[in-house]
Amino acid sequence: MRLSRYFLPILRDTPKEAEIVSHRLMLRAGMIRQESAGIYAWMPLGLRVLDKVCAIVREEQNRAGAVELLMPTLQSADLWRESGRYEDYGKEMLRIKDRHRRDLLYGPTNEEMITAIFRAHVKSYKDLPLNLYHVQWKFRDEVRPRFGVMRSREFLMKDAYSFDLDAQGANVAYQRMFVAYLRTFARLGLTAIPMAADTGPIGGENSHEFIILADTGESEVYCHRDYLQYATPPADVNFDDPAALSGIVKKWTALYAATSEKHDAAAFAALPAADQVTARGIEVGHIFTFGTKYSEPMKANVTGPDGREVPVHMGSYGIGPTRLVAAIIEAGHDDKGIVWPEAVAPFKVGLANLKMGDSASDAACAKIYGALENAGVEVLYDDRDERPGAKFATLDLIGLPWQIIVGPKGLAQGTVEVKNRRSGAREDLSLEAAINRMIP
RNA sequence: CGGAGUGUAGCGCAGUCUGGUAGCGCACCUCGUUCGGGACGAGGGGGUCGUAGGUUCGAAUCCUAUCACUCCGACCA
Repeated sequence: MRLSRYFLPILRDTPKEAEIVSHRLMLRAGMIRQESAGIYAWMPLGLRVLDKVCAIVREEQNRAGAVELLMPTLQSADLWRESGRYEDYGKEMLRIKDRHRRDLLYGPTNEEMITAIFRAHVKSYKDLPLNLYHVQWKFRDEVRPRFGVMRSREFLMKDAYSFDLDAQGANVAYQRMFVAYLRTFARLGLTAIPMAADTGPIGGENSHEFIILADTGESEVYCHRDYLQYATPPADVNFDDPAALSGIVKKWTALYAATSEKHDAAAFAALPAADQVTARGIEVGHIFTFGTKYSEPMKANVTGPDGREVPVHMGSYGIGPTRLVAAIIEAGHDDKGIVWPEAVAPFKVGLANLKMGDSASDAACAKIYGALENAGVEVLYDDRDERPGAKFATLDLIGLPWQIIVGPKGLAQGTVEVKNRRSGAREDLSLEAAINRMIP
């Protein structure tokens, strides 16, 4: 992509409302624009990151056996009256009427709808287990949205719902998602630690929040140091092997880990001092099982092997991709701007032509740009007629993992500079070597 | 929802107390000189001062209402 033809509305000053670093950087880097309280437009650069986050989330959901569908944002109030939540949900639910004065709502979550879909089509235990998910915009009319997309009213959520014949099956489904979440967050370049959570009004046996550690996180968290070194479950983990899943989950839940709400100071103090980690954390995922809470009132029954009809056992599993984008920035930035993990960077390479109009610089950039594009490497070519300092500042701000800096001085020696955004390491390479370095 | 604040050009702000032709910096456009870490000079464009009423010869400024947004607290992917 040529920057001169792109839409990258960078801000030099920080809008005054941005209080946390991810919000500031997302606004400055032209990733988002606030349209209303807690409601954001995603600009091209932000959308590229959001799409990449979603792609990784989907890959890991699919790997774990979940099946994607897409439910609408608008739901009928009648559906929610079946579960009793239309009255219970309160003011966080955005309620609207259509032209026929029928009650609708903008979905804050989808348990009711997925249960209705399930009961209409699944009648036998032979079709279980089943896990259906979608990635869809949600709306929760928060009293006080804040921190940009970290806590917005309209947000993107991946929500998966599992269906099993009994509690034991539901527990395996839970463990599948547990492992899938560990892999998902690791691939996003995050250190995520599962922490036991309240099941709250939803009830149920299992519940974990996935907390990523970031200095600017909202809440204090406490955990055993070993969690920071735990290896991510491998890509070839067998999601059909309950014993394997259970082993991973046991390992990841054996040691102390708690958010401030559930913190047990005495238990934490009992750990060797060297193993105690106190940090800031951001909740990026939440999983739980809730048994037959919805299947019973909504009559989502299946016939078991014994011929008897029983309500299915369910679980639900949420990740907020829009929040994740902000969380990734909270976990990866410096005083110059964002530092993207390569997996979600909007472009892999930023190519800066320090002297547009200089024939050697133009030709070198054209060659590098063309070669990388042909190789399928995502490159943003800064071909604006700007001074070098502005280009450096822009590239550092938007945080692409690699910068290739092309100017007359280097070209006189036959080299361009390749800089790693994260480490700051620079290397002078020939054009060919620089190109090859960027091609996997 | 309780408390506190803010709405003036794309962004950051001054002007409001004490009414008198709407300003500054950045950004933007033109020309020139520049060009390896956010250049300099000259010229230029852009604002019904959140909205609606009212007071006044005259309102960004005073009064009333209203809307929006932000921050602090209690709740949440």
